[in-house]
Amino acid sequence: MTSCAFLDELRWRGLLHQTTDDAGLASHLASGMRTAYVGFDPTADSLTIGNFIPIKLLMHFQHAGHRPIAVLGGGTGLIGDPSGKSAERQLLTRDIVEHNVRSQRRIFERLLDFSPGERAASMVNNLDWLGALPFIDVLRDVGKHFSVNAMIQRDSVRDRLNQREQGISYTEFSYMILQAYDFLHLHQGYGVTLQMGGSDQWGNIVSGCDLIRRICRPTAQGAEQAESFGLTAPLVTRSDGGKFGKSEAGAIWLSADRTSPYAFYQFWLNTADEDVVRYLKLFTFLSQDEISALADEHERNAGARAAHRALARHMTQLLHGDGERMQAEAAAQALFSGDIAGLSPSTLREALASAPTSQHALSRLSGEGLLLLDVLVETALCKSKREAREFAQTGAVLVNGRKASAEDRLTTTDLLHGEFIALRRGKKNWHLLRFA
RNA sequence: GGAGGGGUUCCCGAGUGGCCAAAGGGAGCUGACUGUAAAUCAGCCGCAUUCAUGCUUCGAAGGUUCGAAUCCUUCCCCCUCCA
Repeated sequence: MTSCAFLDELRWRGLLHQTTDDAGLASHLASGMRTAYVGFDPTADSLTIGNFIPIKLLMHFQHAGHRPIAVLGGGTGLIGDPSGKSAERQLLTRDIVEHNVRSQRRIFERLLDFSPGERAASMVNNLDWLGALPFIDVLRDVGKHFSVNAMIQRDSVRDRLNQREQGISYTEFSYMILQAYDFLHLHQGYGVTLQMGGSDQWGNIVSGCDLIRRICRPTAQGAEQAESFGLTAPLVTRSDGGKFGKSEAGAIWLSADRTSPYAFYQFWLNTADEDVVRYLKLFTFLSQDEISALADEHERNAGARAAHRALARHMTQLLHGDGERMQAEAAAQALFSGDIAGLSPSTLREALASAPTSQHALSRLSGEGLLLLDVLVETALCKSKREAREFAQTGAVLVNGRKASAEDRLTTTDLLHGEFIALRRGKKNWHLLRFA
């Protein structure tokens, strides 16, 4: 069997779920520069870390010397992919889809290499070709190649047909035809021979390969013309069975306006011990040697969490860059060391940059000052005075890193740098009070 | 259409006139331990509060009673069996 750097890399990282033809794909990739694509659904104006795996497939593909294309589903996004959805989805308006496509572009721009050259990455929007497709032509030229009998066997469709209450609309039922058509179009127009995606895309990917095989019959020029392959990455799992990619605050996004670099860093840092090595392989670009060194260290001294730190550092760096990564690390260090009072004004500000902040008149602290309980309610750290009292009594309330009691008052002597008071309720809820 | 069982606080699930804001478990929250983890242990877990208490809950609406999640009436919904 032909060895193939790209597939070998995916394999040891655990990123390879299945391909349409292992041996064929290996020799296909080994014999020249190839072009592959992954499609992305513009269901939101950002992408989540669940989407990072398919993006990473493109990145590895490019690193291996091939040409990646990110397909933004400006057209398919108007229809909605039923894969993995238990209910019919609300159609998004054209404006929203267009906006989402535009926002998602920025994520790819920082992860793929678009600088001019043979292997330059590119981004295309499938609305450009799907949008103008004549219905009659589609039915005649494409639809004839799809057997409804086969289509209703697809998991995504069958699950919905079995549920009488939900069902599936003709709109969503047609989705797979559009995605198959995408592959065909890219095959013919861009020389794309490989479609990649998450394992939930297997059915859609295979449909595309089938369509290409049927329409691009081998000609005198050779059989290669109709070659097309599919490759999927596994669904990322968590050792405790929970759903990957969620924090208590919700989904983890790839853009800073949705998930702050600090929260992003924290998400990775809080990875379960059992998952951390696997995630290093799946998500980072660290080498096999680097990862096994980290795995050893983790084995020897789990408490140091070297592997967790490396994972968080690497991922934050990758998505948000140097500066944000350093701030996230500094903030983590500061917030969890407990010694808030010893921080410089700028570090304090950075550490609590992602925490809620409120402005107050300095005069409120003079004399008797403020009752801590009232401030806790005012800052929404506690829902009511009763709850505030409860938290204070269990030692869950900290003022500038020191435990406070229910009777405490805040006065000018509590000010840090003559300006700040840092409140903490529980392990991770902060609020920065600013007095002027 | 007939017979029966059931709807309880986020979920599961006890409770059949006062001792019920309602057992137990799960989830969640907080604390201790630790590594910002897991496991474990402890506390909280309807809402408010000056911790005494007040207010709102047991499918819905009425009623009986000093007093109801518990009894009665009507209505809504779910499940099982028979036709």
